[in-house]
Amino acid sequence: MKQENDNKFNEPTKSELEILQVLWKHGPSTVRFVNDTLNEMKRAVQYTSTLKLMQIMAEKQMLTRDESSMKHIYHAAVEEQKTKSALLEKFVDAMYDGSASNLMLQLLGNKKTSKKELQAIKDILAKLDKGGK
Amino acid sequence: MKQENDNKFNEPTKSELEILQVLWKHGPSTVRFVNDTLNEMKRAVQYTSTLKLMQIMAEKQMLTRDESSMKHIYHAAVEEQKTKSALLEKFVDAMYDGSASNLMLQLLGNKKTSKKELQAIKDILAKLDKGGK
DNA sequence: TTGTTCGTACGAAAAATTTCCTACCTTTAG
DNA sequence: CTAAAGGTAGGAAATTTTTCGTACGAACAA
Repeated sequence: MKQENDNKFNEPTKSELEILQVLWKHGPSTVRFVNDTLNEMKRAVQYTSTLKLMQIMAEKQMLTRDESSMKHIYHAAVEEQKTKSALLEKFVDAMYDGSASNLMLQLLGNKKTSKKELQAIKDILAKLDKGGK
Repeated sequence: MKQENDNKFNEPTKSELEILQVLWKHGPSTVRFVNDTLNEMKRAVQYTSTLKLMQIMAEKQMLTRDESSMKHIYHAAVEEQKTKSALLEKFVDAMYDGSASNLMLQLLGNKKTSKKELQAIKDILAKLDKGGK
């Protein structure tokens, strides 16, 4: 039996992540849709560039696709939470020595972190204290 | 007065970040020291590779160097907090729609986030409540 | 039928990043 | 003095990532 090499987390590149974001947000989509979305939300990019990248991602098993109709439908094959979690962990390790509280401090120092966000964070922690349900 | 072009944050690449980490942690260093540290802590890399990269970084004004002695001494020219803060912000924007609390949730879901870390985070927030200071 | 539009496939170029070879200079040990 | 060790400079190669041109088939409107 062929055993794919899953033990290493296959890190998406920047562009790949952009595509994953679209698929995670909108669900299975055509290349056309993903490309349009990227052009609206991010930056100018040629249709065939997006196509190519999505094909590559499919090869890497990062996406799967349904070829039953002419317009192929691509699905994210990596889970959003799992992927983000792994990336976050890498980020924390690289930047804050693995310390979540250090990251927290940085976050609180950021101007962009609003009072609302702060409150939300407190709520989360409070909920955890109540036994986390 | 010379005004450097700071309006765009010049994002360090992965390798550049590794080098910055060493300099931030240990202060101004020679290429030899940085290279040794990388080899110990990270991965095998040739001396001249590290040298070259650091030279490039100096060109980009990401590092400065003291050439007065034969062994040049490199200094990080970008501030640790500023840089990390900017990278974190980018990360949160890209991954969590700019929502710090969403990131928080992810962090709490991570197995790697220990009770100790959790407590530290709570302490930080508690301190904030007492009027910051 | 015919031509225009929209789709995929594929190769290759371009760009960005990383690595290392070679040359050559300075310092140091013998 | 000479050889070895250790330093910088710079070009170029290797890799990785991103972009796009071209070919060609299917669908569709006229």
